[in-house]
Amino acid sequence: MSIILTMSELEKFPKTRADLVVMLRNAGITPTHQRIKIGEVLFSREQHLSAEQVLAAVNQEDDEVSKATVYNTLGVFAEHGLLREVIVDPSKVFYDSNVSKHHHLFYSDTGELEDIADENIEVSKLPNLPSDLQIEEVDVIIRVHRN
Amino acid sequence: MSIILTMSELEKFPKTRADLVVMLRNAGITPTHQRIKIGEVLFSREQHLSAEQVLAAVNQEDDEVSKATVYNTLGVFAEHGLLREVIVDPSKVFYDSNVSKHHHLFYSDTGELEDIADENIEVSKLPNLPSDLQIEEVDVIIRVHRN
DNA sequence: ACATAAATTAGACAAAGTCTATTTTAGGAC
DNA sequence: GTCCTAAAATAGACTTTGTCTAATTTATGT
Ligand SMILES: [Mn+2]
Ligand SMILES: [Mn+2]
Ligand SMILES: [Zn+2]
Ligand SMILES: [Zn+2]
Repeated sequence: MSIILTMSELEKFPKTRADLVVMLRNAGITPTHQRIKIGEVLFSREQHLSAEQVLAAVNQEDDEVSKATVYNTLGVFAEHGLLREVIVDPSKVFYDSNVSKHHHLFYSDTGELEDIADENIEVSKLPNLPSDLQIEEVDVIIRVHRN
Repeated sequence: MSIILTMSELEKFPKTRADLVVMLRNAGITPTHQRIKIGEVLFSREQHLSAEQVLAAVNQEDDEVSKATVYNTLGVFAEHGLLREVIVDPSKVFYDSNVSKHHHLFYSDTGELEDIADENIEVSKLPNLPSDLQIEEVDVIIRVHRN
């Protein structure tokens, strides 16, 4: 319940396992048991999870997915545009299930990460870049601490 | 020789060892042999170095500074405003000897990092943040790859 | 020169992530 | 359903980056 992000919750996250399978197939990803399990964790809502958190969540009941597979799968999901990697914490990568354009607020004291809706940030000037450069992303990160 | 940064090279980096000692004292840092050696490497010019690079540079001739001291010293320098930590690469922190306001261009394919002068980026709108939040930094990172 | 707090050190340790060799599975052909 | 094969998953060794601890050394005020 961020003060900053007032984004419509009309997302297109999969509602059923079948939806998720379709989502993976549409992205060109073979839907294995492990990938489905990981997808169920990640695509349940907009969130920022580390690989360790995904590993823990996925193996909560009993061991279902190995560490290597979690890392591989997060990489595959990111390559295919289902996840966004967020680099803000020096000690770990966050995987963001919100792949629409938005920015981030990072609490450096606690390590919390929040979304900032795209319309709440405007970058009105960018440098002229050599034409052989492709922009992948323009990240704005507001680093804050409480009081 | 960045295409983007056309910053006046009229910097205030220390020119002599004595200058550097003054610089450290002014920052409230006891100037030890190790800190001076590390400072000579870092404050020779505007650059982005990882801890490993600093460690290697400082021990090029013979072993002078331990790994623990390099990490400690980079932390101390950053705390006292002589260095800026730049988090853009998921595998390591960059220490930036340019502490004036500026932004970054990151080549995700090669891991290179370049400065973008402040006047070449304008963030014209920021979200309203709760008043108990202190902004430490607003980072703009343009992630690019070649062709 | 002495005292002492601050700084440095070696090396053990930890956390995050990668890699390899082997096994298992998805899914197309029949 | 069975067979086949490329793709995926796995255990666990390994690597990299960074932290911690307990012992030693140094900076600096008196
Ligand atoms: Mn790290
Ligand atoms: Mn890392
Ligand atoms: Zn996000
Ligand atoms: Zn910089």
